[in-house]
Amino acid sequence: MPELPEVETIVRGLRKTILGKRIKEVKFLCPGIVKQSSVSFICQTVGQKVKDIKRRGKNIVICLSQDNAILVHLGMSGHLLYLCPDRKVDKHDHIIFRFLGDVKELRYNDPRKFGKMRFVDLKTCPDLDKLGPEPMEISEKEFVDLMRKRKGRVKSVLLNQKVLAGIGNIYADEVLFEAGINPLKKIDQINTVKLRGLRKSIGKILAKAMRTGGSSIRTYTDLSRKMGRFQLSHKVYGREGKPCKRCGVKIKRIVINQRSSYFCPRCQKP
DNA sequence: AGTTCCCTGAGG
DNA sequence: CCTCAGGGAACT
Repeated sequence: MPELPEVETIVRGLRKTILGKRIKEVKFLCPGIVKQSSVSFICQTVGQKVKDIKRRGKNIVICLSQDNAILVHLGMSGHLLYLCPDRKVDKHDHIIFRFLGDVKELRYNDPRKFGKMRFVDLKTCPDLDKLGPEPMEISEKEFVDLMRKRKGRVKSVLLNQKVLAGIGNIYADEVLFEAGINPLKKIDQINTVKLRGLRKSIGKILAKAMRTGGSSIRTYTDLSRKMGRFQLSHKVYGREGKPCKRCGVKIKRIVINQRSSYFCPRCQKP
């Protein structure tokens, strides 16, 4: 479900709601989202104060002390909701956090259970260390050098979290349209000028998506169930058969890595 | 670098 | 009934 802009929106929401609060209670309604044992997770988190909340790729990092944090990855269908405890518990509410002196609580809801949560030591955290650089922070030279080390289709490269962290299926398609690059194009067939343009497109699309609260296609909402608005600006994603907003030609859908890919056959020639 | 599978719900 | 869905780990 959530890519970089959606996760960033959630992180900003968490800063406004739980930053500085002390964890009073953690309830597990469904084990399995947390990979370690429920008991040890509770021992390590209850009583700790939320010192900071950050994002790394598509991960939410809830920092509890200098070196410890709760890592949350929302998978395809994970949500965090900040609501009153009297709200009826949903079938897919799996974990509930309560904070000292807080009238509301934080719930992790995830129908497909692809999401993961874990208590980690930030000094040696493979989940974060294996990720590539943040796409909004990489310099032009670093970006071109990074792409030059890769082969295969440009879309597969953009989706690979070890190369760049945070881009998923929606934003890969929107970025490639913005850059005028066909998703099937081999990365080593793209010249340097075009690669610089690709980096610029990544920055532009992700920045606008963050400004507008991310994309709500089916289920994504922020902490208070508010929808994003970037889906209104999608040029290609989910628009098979509809006219290209730039040239009018019908948007095509193909499958790459078992995922739908949308592009304009005229604006993004092979 | 490219498949297979994890899991549940929505929509045709 | 079938196919599809903002992800990614573990295989080949």
